[in-house]
Amino acid sequence: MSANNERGGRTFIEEARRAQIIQCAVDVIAESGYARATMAEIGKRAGIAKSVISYHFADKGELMQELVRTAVATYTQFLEPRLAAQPTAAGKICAYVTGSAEYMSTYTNMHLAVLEVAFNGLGPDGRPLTASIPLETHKPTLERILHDGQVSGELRQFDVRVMAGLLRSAVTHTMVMAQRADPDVDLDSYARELATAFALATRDRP
Amino acid sequence: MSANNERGGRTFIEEARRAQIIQCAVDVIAESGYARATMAEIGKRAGIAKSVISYHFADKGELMQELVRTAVATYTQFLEPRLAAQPTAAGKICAYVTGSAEYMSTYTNMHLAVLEVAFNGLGPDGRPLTASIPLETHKPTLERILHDGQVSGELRQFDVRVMAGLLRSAVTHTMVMAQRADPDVDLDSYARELATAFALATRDRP
Amino acid sequence: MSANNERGGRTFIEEARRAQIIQCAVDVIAESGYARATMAEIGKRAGIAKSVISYHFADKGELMQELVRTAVATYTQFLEPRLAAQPTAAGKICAYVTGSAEYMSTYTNMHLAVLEVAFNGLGPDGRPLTASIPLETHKPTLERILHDGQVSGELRQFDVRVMAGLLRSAVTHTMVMAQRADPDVDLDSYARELATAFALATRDRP
Amino acid sequence: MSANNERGGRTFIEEARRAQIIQCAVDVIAESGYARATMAEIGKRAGIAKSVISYHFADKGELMQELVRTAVATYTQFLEPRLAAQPTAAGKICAYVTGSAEYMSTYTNMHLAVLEVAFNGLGPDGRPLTASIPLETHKPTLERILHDGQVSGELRQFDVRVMAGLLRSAVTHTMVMAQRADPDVDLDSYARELATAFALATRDRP
DNA sequence: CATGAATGAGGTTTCATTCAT
DNA sequence: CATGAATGAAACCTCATTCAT
Repeated sequence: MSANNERGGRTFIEEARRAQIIQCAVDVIAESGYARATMAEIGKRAGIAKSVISYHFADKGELMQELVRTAVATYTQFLEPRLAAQPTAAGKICAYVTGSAEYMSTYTNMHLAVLEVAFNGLGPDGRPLTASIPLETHKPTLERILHDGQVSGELRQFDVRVMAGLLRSAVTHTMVMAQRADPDVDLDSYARELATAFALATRDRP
Repeated sequence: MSANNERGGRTFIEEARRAQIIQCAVDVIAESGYARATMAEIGKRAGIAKSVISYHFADKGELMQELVRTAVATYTQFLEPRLAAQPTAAGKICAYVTGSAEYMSTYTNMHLAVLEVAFNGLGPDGRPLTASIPLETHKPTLERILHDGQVSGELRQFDVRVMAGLLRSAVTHTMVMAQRADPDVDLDSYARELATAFALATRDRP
Repeated sequence: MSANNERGGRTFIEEARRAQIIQCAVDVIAESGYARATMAEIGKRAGIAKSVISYHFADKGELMQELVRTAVATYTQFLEPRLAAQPTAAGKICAYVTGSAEYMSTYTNMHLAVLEVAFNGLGPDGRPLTASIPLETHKPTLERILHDGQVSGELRQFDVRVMAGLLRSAVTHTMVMAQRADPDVDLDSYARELATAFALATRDRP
Repeated sequence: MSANNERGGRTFIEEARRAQIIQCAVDVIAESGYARATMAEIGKRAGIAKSVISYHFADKGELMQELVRTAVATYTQFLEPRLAAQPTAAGKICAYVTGSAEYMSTYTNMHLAVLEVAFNGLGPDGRPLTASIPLETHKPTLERILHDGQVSGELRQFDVRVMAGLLRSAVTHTMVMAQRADPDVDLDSYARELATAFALATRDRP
């Protein structure tokens, strides 16, 4: 098994099991919180013994790592074409916000789970991995978009890293909190409101 | 002891111990994360036996509750005069952002700890209390400020709850993440950038 | 495991472990008293880690409950045929006393343990479960026997509940105390003495 | 303090405190059971700090020992004149049963507490002191009464120790259990029923 | 591949006891 | 004499992990 992990060569059936386990972990975490997501609970949800998880993943850490990796990949695949379809910086910003909202509607549990893991999970060093992977993910992309918009004169001069950070937490955090406070919130219109705010905050000519 | 808790009458020396324990809990949580903040660890930090904590707090839950209560009180006392000093809505928004940044600089660990507790801690029902208390705290205040600004014509028409949520997570989340990613970040200028963005996003005449 | 508990379907090997653990608990309790019967002690006696007990029983409460259940079942199976073999009320009373003595000789520790648990154990509500299950067990049976004997004219008119209570504590308590005071007491002749006393106390014609 | 204990010379006020503490221990044990009778609980009931108990009693063991000693003394003082007033063995047996019932009605908590302590408490050697003191107390007295009755020809020939044991547990155990099962039971008539049974079981001429 | 059984470290909490004030 | 504060041992329980089958 560990050999497989190192070589990266995995059976088809094994890949399926890993995917199933990750999905169950996602659901358990999203529904009951990270603290309740014990190996036993995840195994029960998957209908398998908890030792199966240990068989397929070296560690609970590895499972969480893979969970996050999966989520990030899904998110990226979801977002990328929407960003590419927009020629202007303003369009890309809007697409980022509304696309993220759409992603969160589609993959709600996955998004909630990633947030939980990011905040509660511990890295290999034992220190919390707060927002290491997931929030860093689109940072370069966002900064690039904003920077290009400034160069082209479309966007005003602001600190690119600050604005990128604000954008990121607007979608990964603000919307999630809003949804958690009121599960019936309309993410679509919520995203449009945010998009407008960002358009005003970033455009060049006031 | 529980009698004390119920009556609310506490010795001076007891109040001091409670404060000390809370402070140590804050430091441990901020530095090592919630998961590492065991009673033993907090006790070790305070130089006392872990049972002393049980002596002064009924529960680990009560300790965390008091920690959050303390932090919220401190934050409120810090922010309120700064908001009151500003007559205009724009001024209050700016004060909210910069004041929060200043608070975070002054009480860094306390703020980090509250975030950790909010995300990782479990309520009495066993369910995570994700950001229940701390983030809800200033929600009415913010919404009131924004609403009044719209009524007076100073601010444009936007969804008050969305903008309030964005403001809130900008200070409680965006800045924290930025600081965590790069501890040397200048919160002051970071806050000014944010304040500008919000000024543009909320003012009435574009 | 809890799944097993709920479904009631248990492996053969698991049933064996449970029986072993219960037996060890019985021995520890009988020899050292309830207060000394910690999980660690029971585990040590069984040659297993204490967590194994937690694996097989949800709770210490469940362990004690199962212990009592086992003892009561054993006792009933032991006594029932002896009672059924006697046609007369006097015969049944004698069989009850002597049969119980025989049971106590055969399952000494088990009987001692049940007494300890009955007196020291706490129910789920935290209140002592003094003699709830074990002593109530044969109450209806005894009262029925005595009542039938009165109806048939074989026994005199007395308060059935008082006499049943006396009978019950004569076997569950008097004999135990006697044995505890002097471990070499001859339970057989002790029982015969008791049987005679009850025959005289209950028969119709003086 | 320990000097006082050893010398046996105690202040008046000290004696009063000890009596008060013992009484509170009795009440707590009778009402909540031995397991709930912690030093803190007893102290709370007495309105004093738990360390006061440690000041007046060397040990929790000593407290329990004194509690039992007090109860036994009270019981003896209560019973002795009633026994002495009866010239015949049958009269003494009846007086023992009914007198004990009366005692239990008068000092209910004390009696319940002694039973709890007898069954749950641990002796200095760490072994349970199950009924060592209290049940042994009147054993010689009872046996003497029965023996004398046999010698005088008033009582039939039975094993004195068995009958004494039965009498003892009839009052210390049977009645208590009856009262515990149904707090409204009439101990007086209960005792009369028992007295009749023992009269029939012990008299010489059938 | 999968499982049930077992483990041991570690967490929270309780409690009798001690001690300076 | 009495108190509040502190202690440390010990109890129960949880959980990630390992292993023989």
